[in-house]
Amino acid sequence: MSTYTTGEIAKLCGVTVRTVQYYDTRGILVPTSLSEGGRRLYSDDDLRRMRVICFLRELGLPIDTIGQILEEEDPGSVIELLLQQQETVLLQEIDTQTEKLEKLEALRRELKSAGEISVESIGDIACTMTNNNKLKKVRRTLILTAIPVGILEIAGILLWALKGVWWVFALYVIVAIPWGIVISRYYFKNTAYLCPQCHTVFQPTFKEAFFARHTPKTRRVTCTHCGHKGFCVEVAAEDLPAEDKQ
Amino acid sequence: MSTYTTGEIAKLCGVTVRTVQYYDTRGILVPTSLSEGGRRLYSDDDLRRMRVICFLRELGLPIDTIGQILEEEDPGSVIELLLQQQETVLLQEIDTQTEKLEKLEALRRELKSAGEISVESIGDIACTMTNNNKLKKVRRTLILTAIPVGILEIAGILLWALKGVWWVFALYVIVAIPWGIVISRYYFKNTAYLCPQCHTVFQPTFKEAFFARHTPKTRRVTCTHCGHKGFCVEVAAEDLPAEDKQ
DNA sequence: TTGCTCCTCACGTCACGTGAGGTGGC
DNA sequence: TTGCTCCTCACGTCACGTGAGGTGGC
Repeated sequence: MSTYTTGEIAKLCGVTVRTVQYYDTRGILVPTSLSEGGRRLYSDDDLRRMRVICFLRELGLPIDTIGQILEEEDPGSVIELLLQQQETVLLQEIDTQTEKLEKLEALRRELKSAGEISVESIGDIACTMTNNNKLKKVRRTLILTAIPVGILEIAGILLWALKGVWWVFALYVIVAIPWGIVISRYYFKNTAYLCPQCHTVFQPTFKEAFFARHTPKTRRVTCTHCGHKGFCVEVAAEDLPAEDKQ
Repeated sequence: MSTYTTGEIAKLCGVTVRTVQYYDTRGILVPTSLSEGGRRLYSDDDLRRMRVICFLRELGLPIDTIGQILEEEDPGSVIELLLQQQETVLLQEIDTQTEKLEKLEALRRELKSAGEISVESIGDIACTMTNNNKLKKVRRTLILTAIPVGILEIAGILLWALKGVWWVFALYVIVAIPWGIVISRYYFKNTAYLCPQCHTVFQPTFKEAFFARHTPKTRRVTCTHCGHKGFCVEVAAEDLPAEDKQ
C-alpha cells in the first residue's frame, strides 16, 4: 500500500498536475488523505480509480457522466445506457465533421476552377452550394416529367415510320405543348440567377429566361438589380419573403 | 438598398440575435450604421458578408480565421492556405473521434461478454485494452521466431521419415531447445497478469508461469499481491518504474 | 399606450492551461 | 540551504447561450 503525490499520479496516468487537481475540485477523484501541509496524498485505490477515469475520458465521456458511472452502486443498465448515449454522440459528431469536410473540399474545388479567388467568389460559391439541393430537386422534377413525354415521342415516331400509325405521334404533340408550357413556368419560378457583377440573386422575366442562351449551369440574362447582362449561375429561388412566416 | 435590424439579419442567416451581436463585438461584422437610439443597422453588403461568415462557420473555421480571410486584400494563396489547414484539422478531428468510437465499442463488447458490469470490470478492461498493442507486439515476436523453427521441425521429420536423412531433425532439436528457453524468458519478462481479485497487475515466477495451465488469453497463476490463485488475464508488462525517466 | 425588439452588462458552458505568488518537503 | 514540487487564487480559452434590467420604435 503506497501513497502517491499529485505529480506521481499525473505521471503514471499521462496527464498534467492541473488535471489531477481539477478532478479533485470536480469531485470525481478526491485524495484519500492530505499531508499536514495540505498536499494531496493518493492511495493505490485512487490510482486505479484515476486510471478508469482517464480511460473513460479517452472515450470522450464528460466528467459528470464519469462521476455518475463511478458513484453507481448498481452496476448494469445505467453504465450500458450512458455508453450507448456516448456512442450516439460520437456518431453524430463524426457525421457533422464529415459534412464540414465535404463542404470544405467542395469549396476548394470550386475556388480552383473559378480562377479568381476573392471574398466575393466565396460568397457566390456559398450561395450556389447552399441551395444546391433545392436546385437539384427542381431539375429532377423537370427530368422525371420529361421521361414519359420523351417515350411517347419516340413511340410516336417509330409507329408512324414503321407501321404507319400516326395517332400516337399526334397524341404526343397534344400532350407535349401544354407540358412544355407548364414545366417551363414551374422551372423559371423556382430558379433564380446570381449576378457576377453585383452578387445579387434575381429572377429575370419569363420571356427573357425562356429564349436566353444557356449552358447546363448558367444562362445569359440581365440583372434586375444592376442591369449587367451576361452569363449568370443558376441557383434555386429563395422562398418568397413576404408570405413566409406570416 | 435596404437596411436590416439585428433580428432580421439573424433570421435571414438562420442564427440567433446573440450571434449577430457577438460577431460585432468580435469585429468581423460591424454594422454599417447605428440608429439614433444605438441600434445596429445592417446594409445589403453586411448581409452578404454575414452570409459568407455563416458559410465559413459551417466549415468549422474559427472566427479569427474568418476575420483574416475577410480582411485579406490580396486574394489567392492565403485563403487556400487557411482552407488547407482547416482540412487538416477536420481530418484529425475525425480521426480522434473515430478512435474514441472504436474504443467505446470495444469496451461495450467486453462488458457484454464479461457478464458482470462494475467499475472494477471497467478498470480491468481498460487495463487490457490500453496495453493491447504492446502485448500483440510481444506475441508477434513469439510467432515470428517460431515459424523458422517450425519449418525446420517439419523438414526434419519429413526428411527423416521419407529419405532417412536424420541430421536435419537433430539440428532442429539442437536449435529448438535454446530457442525455447530464450523465447520463454523473453515472453514472461514482457507479460504480466491481472488479478481478478484485487485488480493488481503482477508478474508470477518464471517457473510457475511456465508450467501453469493456460488459455490463449489467461493463465492460472498466483497473485503476488493478494495470494489469489486462479485464471488471470494476460497483459503486457509495464516499463520498469525505477530506471524509467532517470 | 402596449407589445415587441433590441440594448448592454455579467455570468455560465467545458475541460482544462497559464501565470502569479506563496510554501511544503527532501 | 537549495531546488523541486505542490498549493490556491484568478483569469484565459471558444463561440456563443442565458437571464436581468432597461429602452427604442412601431
